[in-house]
Amino acid sequence: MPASAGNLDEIRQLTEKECRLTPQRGAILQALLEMEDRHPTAEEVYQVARRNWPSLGLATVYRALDMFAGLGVLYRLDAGDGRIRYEINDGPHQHLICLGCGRIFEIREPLELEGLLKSKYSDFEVTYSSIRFFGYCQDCRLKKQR
Amino acid sequence: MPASAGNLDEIRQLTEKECRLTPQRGAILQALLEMEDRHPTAEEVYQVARRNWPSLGLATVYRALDMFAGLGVLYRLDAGDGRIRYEINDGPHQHLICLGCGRIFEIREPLELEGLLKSKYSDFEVTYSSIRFFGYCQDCRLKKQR
DNA sequence: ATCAGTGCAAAAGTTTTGCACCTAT
DNA sequence: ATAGGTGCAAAACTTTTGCACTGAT
Repeated sequence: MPASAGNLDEIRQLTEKECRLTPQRGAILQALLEMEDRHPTAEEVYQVARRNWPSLGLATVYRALDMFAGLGVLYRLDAGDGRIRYEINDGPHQHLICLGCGRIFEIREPLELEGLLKSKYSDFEVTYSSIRFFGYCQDCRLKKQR
Repeated sequence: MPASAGNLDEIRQLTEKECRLTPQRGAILQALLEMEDRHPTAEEVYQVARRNWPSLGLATVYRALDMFAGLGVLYRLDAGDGRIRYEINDGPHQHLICLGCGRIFEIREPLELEGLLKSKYSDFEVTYSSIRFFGYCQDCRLKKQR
């Protein structure tokens, strides 16, 4: 799903309710939209966002990413490699993380897990869930066989 | 489920097949068993294991935890707080992670997710999966209401 | 004799924080 | 004037690595 201008506007509106959308934050959002399917790290967001705002500081990126995650605009994703990755929150989905090449694949399988949980563990209020499958993608499986 | 001697022996046997069970590694395993339900970080394992082997070094703990995870004796758990946590691998289960107090609750809900995946995404070979639910436990929900 | 394993210290890497400055309101 | 936001540098933290040493086989 590619980024759309409408998408960005929605996020702008959402963001402006709570805090200022400075040019720095705009550049960071745009970078995230450009890299929507790439699950970038903070450093990667920083590199891309600097193309539009060269004086940007890395600390500003971290602060903005924290803020966006707090607003629910972003999700944090941990692929197990020691760095936090970020993705635009465009609905629930799951990740396939390849232990060979590190690539992250997205799948969207409707799962009624939270409903199941709510009925069984009603004293825990689920805000969001994370489902990750670790393993080997087709490319890496072929490489292993050789 | 409390630690049992049988449990430790099983792990010892499993471990000795592949590498030496040194006193350092024994102390680390025992610490993990003592903290079985606490999902300790490497630093926490280090502190507890040092009670039984005071000269233990932190690097040794990291190396042993890596090895045990590689052998499948341990699972790594990321609770989203920037530190890797470890737990004895005693079968598939899921985690409820409280965003208020940081406590981690375990649930064991049989889910046939991997079978579902295998049928739908047959070109990705799943080694293991991680399902985490983030939210607020009952204690923290009550605190929020006040 | 060899080789895996260890402890210490240093290094590496990511993320956070302190602080002075800036900029909208 | 004030409060929020920024950039830079330093700090904090977790994890990894280099190296000399040890101890078992």
